Amino acid sequence: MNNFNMSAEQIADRQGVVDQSVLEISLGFRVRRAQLAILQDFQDVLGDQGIRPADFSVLSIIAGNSGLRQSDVAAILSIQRANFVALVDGLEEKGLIERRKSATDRRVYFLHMTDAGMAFLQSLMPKWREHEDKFIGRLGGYEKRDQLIEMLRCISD
Amino acid sequence: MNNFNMSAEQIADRQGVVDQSVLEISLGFRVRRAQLAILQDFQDVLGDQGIRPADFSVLSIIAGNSGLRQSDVAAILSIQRANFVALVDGLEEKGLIERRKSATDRRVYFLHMTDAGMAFLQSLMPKWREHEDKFIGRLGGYEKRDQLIEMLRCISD
DNA sequence: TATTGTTATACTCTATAACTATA
DNA sequence: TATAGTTATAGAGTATAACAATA
Repeated sequence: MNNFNMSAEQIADRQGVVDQSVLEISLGFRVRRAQLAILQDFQDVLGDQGIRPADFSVLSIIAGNSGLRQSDVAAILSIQRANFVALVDGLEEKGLIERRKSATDRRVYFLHMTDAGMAFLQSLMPKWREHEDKFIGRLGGYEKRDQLIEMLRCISD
Repeated sequence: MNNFNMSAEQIADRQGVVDQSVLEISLGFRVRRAQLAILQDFQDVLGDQGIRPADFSVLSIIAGNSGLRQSDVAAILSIQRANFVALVDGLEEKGLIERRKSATDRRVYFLHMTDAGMAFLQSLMPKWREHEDKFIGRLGGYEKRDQLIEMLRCISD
């Protein structure tokens, strides 16, 4: 490769000339980039299981808290009720969770894991940990991870 | 409010019973939440300027690097060429940037800021800094911001 | 009147294939 | 044959309004 075949970006990168100074110190930009990198890896590692990040988060919440109301799970995950319906539909059609009518308030559905759902979530965990560990490794260990989580919590709270 | 009116979530929150243990230490989940919080604030603070985060990032790159090729700017920002066309169209229609044909390779467009675009970007900066400063404040200062940026870079590199 | 779950809808962001004009 | 820009399209994710059933 010679200079004639190099794009402006390549020349600039080699010479350190591309000025990204504003973006490089932008929390919005860097958080977005990190989010995209993690999303990409999630899809690479867990995509063939037919599961998306939102699905995983719903299963995690229900597995740890059997019988929450549908709208409460949505609220915990900051998903709008309207958008949560199709998500719950999908997990229910796969037999991973089930809706149970409330006996005292007939508007309400309680969400429960099925045995199959619990087994499926368990089967996902090794891959999921591998996925998370990849980034913990890049950070330099669990202590760094905890520091990062704490900072991210400051941002979203 | 009494217990009878409280949702399962509210009861659980008050009693500290909602188990989010897996998600709370999930980098994917916490980064996503932070990204959504920052995006929301960007829209609140800068949305009435008719500018989205991607627009701002493009203007920042071109302002600091006049004459990069269209496809290079897309690559720098990890935006697919195909999706970048409409973005550039929008900024050009607003008169903020302009495409200039390469004299030596007629397939290529170089991207340049217009005077109006430069003035517009300048006018955005106070609001943008206010937006970023909000989160720097939550983190506890610029040093914390730098620590966070460094960690986020580990994740996306 | 207010709330839960739901439908419909729209808008953004992202991903892929294929076209055109150039090289 | 390969590349830059483009078009078309499809899939996610997100946001709002409005409805039926129920409180």
